[in-house]
Amino acid sequence: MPEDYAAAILREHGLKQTAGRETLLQVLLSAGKPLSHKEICAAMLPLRYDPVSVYRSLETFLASGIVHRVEGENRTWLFALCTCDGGSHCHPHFFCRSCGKCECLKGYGMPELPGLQDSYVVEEKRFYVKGVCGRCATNENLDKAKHPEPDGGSSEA
Amino acid sequence: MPEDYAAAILREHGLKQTAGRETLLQVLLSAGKPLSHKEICAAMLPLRYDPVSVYRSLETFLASGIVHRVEGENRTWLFALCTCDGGSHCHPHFFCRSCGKCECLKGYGMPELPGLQDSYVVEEKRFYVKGVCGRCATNENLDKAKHPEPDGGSSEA
DNA sequence: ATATTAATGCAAGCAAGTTGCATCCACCAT
DNA sequence: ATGGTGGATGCAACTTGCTTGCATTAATAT
Repeated sequence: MPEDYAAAILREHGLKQTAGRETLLQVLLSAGKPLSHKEICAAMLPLRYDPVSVYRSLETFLASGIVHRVEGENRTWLFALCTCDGGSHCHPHFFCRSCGKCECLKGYGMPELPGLQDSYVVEEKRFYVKGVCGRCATNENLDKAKHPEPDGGSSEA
Repeated sequence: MPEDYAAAILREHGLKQTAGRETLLQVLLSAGKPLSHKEICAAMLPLRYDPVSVYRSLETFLASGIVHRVEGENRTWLFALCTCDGGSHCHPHFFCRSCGKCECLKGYGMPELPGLQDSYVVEEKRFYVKGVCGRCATNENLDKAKHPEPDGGSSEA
């Protein structure tokens, strides 16, 4: 992860280079997947950077098209620096209810809605999947093998 | 819309029949699409029914599988009484940025993710589209014809 | 009719996100 | 280098969607 790549992004978009913004971008870069505001703040912790400034910088990045925003789990936003096309994520996302993380399902495109485009103006598509990611599924199976339980019993509707 | 259909639903699920709950169900029934808490409260207005009770009744209905819940626009929940299968909506939704309404795109199924199911546990899929609905698109075009503007600022995805 | 248990209303609490404002500092022109 | 300027930051307060606690009310079972 090049140190000054973040700075380059800022320069490229005509934004002021500050320690906070560069660190914020580096956090998003090294995450490689959508992060919540809370996750971002935690990852920036050694640096003193006001949570409100995080919100505002993300807002600025969003307006400049540097980051994308997807809906997270509990009515939160997730932000990602990924090299998709214009206004939105171009691939589905996976939300793991076990580790709470969000993953990009690159390799899958956005589904088409044949026939709808005629009457409706489609500006953005979002497709996401909830469940248990590969890693957590493996761990859960291991746990079950060790301490078998009747039912896990957590679901949303 | 049968008057006592709401009452029947409640009886069927072993829930107490109260004026608030029956009205709430009728609101959802006649809407025929996901509504926000605010929309529901507004639609119930002649009746005095505490907004908190609306939340709680919706929660109860959710637990009983009477209603479904989908994410709305600004980190809000939308509730719908629709006759899908088990835990979640089985069709995409359309959010109009002009009138702010949500529509069910019945007739379109949920996209498959071939290959993912092997390593991941998929429990729920959500697919929704944002843009301008047919009615609003027509109105916007009419407006433009009357008061032509340089650019509407809507893009394709 | 009475008892039981769930539903309701009201007040307060919580978390994510937004706004206002004074201060600071990155960048530009000199 | 120096000074000016507008955007970035920190802090406090506010808004909003939603949740919790608790006393009261009312729907169903007996």
